[in-house]
Amino acid sequence: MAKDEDRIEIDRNAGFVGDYLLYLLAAASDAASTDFHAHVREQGLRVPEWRILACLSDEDGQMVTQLAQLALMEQSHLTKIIDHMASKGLVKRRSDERDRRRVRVFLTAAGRALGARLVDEAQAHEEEIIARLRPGEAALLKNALKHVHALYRAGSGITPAPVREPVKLETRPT
Amino acid sequence: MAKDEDRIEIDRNAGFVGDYLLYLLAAASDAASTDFHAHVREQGLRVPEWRILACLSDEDGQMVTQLAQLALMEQSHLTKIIDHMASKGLVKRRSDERDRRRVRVFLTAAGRALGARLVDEAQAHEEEIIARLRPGEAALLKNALKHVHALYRAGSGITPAPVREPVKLETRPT
DNA sequence: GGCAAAAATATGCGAATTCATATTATTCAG
DNA sequence: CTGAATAATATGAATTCGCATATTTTTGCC
Repeated sequence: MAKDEDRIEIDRNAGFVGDYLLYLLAAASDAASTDFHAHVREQGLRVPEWRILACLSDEDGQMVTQLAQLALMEQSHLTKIIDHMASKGLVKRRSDERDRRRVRVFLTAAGRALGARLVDEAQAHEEEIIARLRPGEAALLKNALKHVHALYRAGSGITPAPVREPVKLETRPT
Repeated sequence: MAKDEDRIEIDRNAGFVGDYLLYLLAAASDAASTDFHAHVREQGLRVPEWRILACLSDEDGQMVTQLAQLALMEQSHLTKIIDHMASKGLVKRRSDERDRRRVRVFLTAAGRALGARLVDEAQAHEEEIIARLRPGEAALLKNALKHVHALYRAGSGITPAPVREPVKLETRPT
């Protein structure tokens, strides 16, 4: 398979990417989630559906927009996911009494049961991860992640690094 | 806008999700990246294209599969992104001399220039984030992220929490 | 050397996701 | 109380993405 000169050792600490915070966040998130996401799919759920189950298990009857922000997805996408989950009998919609523009999403009995089960499994899985870290490392990590998350919520008015002239590079229109 | 009873304060530390490691990773990654990703798109690049530019800036001439893994995306998807970047004159393909199954991707002059610029800007942006954290917090965070990433690379043979019977919930076929 | 198996990339198609906008309901100014 | 402005959700088209598989090249065994 791999011949000698192929072992181009990719030293992740050498270049820019391997020590770039945004890369490390994305890569760690991706790597740590892969296993459990596979498990979720084996249960017949898509990952976004699992996220919604989890959020509703925490607090039932949330609004669509609220849920979308919490579950890190777009509103219009969530609408479609709710359609799908409703057709599977996991959730049902009920429009808010006070403000009928709003749609509140509630777990069905089946949704609540599945959600509770998966939350349990997620916690067990989390324990396994934490067990592999150094003592106290998980707590530090979670704190720092909460800190970053809190700093960069929507609408902090923070702008990225100074922007020079946008560049037109398209050979053909995208 | 928001009436009184609407301020359903979502206490993220109350339920499961707000302290779940995989959620915190995804949420922090998402939140921290939003600004810079917007900047990237203003430059006429898609986020995956930026990731490839960054990876190639670190090490030019990487293989497609290598790059895909590094940039956290699927091989077939990367192939299409490379098509697009090539049509914009940012990269070019060259098949490996020793093994002509392999395609090595190289930056063009324009690609190298744009990559260098964006890497600079990314580093400046990273500094801004780090400046908002407590002293030393970023180093701890990066270390922990590297640790998690290292533990959960593809093929560690780790299985998620014990799996009970898969559940069929579809009302209609997906 | 020739052939089966494996590796690296590309391709086609279907599913997932986003974007712009329509629809419905509420608020608020006058 | 009427209409303009805003808010919440839904809808449809377009894009992006992922899975299965085809294609090309290399490897290894006989």
